Amino acid sequence: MTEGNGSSHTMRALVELRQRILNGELQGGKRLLEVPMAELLQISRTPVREAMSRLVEEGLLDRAKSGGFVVRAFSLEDVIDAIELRGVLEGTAARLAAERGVEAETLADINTILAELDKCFDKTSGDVDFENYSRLNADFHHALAHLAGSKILARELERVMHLPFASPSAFLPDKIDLTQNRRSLEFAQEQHREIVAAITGRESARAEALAREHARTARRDLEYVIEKKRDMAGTIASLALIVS
Amino acid sequence: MTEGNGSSHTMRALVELRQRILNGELQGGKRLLEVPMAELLQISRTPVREAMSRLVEEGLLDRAKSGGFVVRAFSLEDVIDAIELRGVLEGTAARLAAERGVEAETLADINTILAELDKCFDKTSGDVDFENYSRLNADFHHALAHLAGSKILARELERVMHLPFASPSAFLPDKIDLTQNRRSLEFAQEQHREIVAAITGRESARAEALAREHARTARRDLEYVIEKKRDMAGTIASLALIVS
DNA sequence: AAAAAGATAAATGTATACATTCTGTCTGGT
DNA sequence: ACCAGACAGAATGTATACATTTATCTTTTT
Repeated sequence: MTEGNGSSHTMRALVELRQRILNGELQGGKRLLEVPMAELLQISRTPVREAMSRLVEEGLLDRAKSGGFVVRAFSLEDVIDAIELRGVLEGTAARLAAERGVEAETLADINTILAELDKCFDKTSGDVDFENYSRLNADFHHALAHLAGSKILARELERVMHLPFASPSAFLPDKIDLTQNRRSLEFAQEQHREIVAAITGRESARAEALAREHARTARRDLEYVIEKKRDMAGTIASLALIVS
Repeated sequence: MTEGNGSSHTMRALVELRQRILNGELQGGKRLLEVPMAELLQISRTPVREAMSRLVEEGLLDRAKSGGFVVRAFSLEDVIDAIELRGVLEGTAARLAAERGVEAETLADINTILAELDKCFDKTSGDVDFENYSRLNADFHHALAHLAGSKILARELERVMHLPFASPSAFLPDKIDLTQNRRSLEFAQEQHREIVAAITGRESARAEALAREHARTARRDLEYVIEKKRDMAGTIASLALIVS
């Protein structure tokens, strides 16, 4: 094939399928047929199967009992539970980091992220750099996942965070209602700082409670998006794959 | 093919590979080559790849960066973390069950398991029915995983419990040192009862703490097996895949 | 001698033909 | 009318040939 490194047929199929699932184009519960998909992507069934297999690992597909693949269906309750689960796991990461201690260099890294997050709030204009905040927020949560030095915990946490609606930046408030959102984001950043402070001070119970509560931010943002922006729901990609 | 229902070539390969990994026959970090494995199992590469893909989902294999599969390596720390993680997730299941409430029928089911576990302790002979205790203990933990009614949580908990060394019955004391083990098992069963009592009484914090502490049983059993039976370590299947 | 470049072998990636199993539908019987 | 069994179609399961990439070892150059 003429295609380069990371873009094998399997990878193309993986990206295409993932996008169509996240779009809601492929609805939850719907069976995915290999032959039509292969024809659609102009490739053979082999890389299609391979891609589907990887999507099972990602949690976006299920294997059907009698063979084949089914698009996984997520209810609103599932989304809430996934956010709750992320909170529990991040709480555990924070607790273990506090109990076991964190190397100075690693602490410096996450403090650097905190400092850069601060820079997203423009003191004079009252404006917020959403682009950078979103990216740095994700960085912070990934760093937190690895802070305890537990490979097992970090892997499972990354797994849960990979679900599009359980990601820390999934329902981040956008530029609408800037005044309220700035306060909301500043509050979240304050929580970030206190989590790191608790870990630094080896206050494990406080670190766990703070991290767990911090995940409620995502749940509030989710409820905000659903309640006040029902008409704009189509613009939030992560909502497309939630079935009622 | 002449083989029946559940025993396709993929399934045979899956079982064979899983067994060899759990045996320690295929050591952690070692790359798994498709062609030799296919020849060994007398089948083509296709079902071998399929089986390996499923073992990635199970967490026993990793995908190598440049393609192919590698046997996942678990350190002793990983095992301890996996047990800790199970405790955290079971604690969450217990907490949510207490907070959200459990249907009477579901509570009756888990109480039935408790009653059957009681029957494993022979009051007169002082003997313990390890076979049934082990099975019912697993039943209890599976029931607990689903007690909160959260599909997301139950799935992740089942995932973690599926790791052979994180299973609730992984390092269950065997028939040696019967006196001490009976007390240990009776203590665990007492914890089972109190967890259910806390859930029934909607005491969510107590339920969580109890379930989390209960997982320490597995850690103690692990340390017991490692310290006092180092010479017999070969007889504990779950220890074979732990690399130093 | 060390490092870069190339060639060769070996492994995975892909396509495709064929086998098997599954699913629905149609028929025939009670 | 309803169920059982058989049949046809369609889907996944499997084998195999071939393509491409990756890894290893050699060779060449500095």
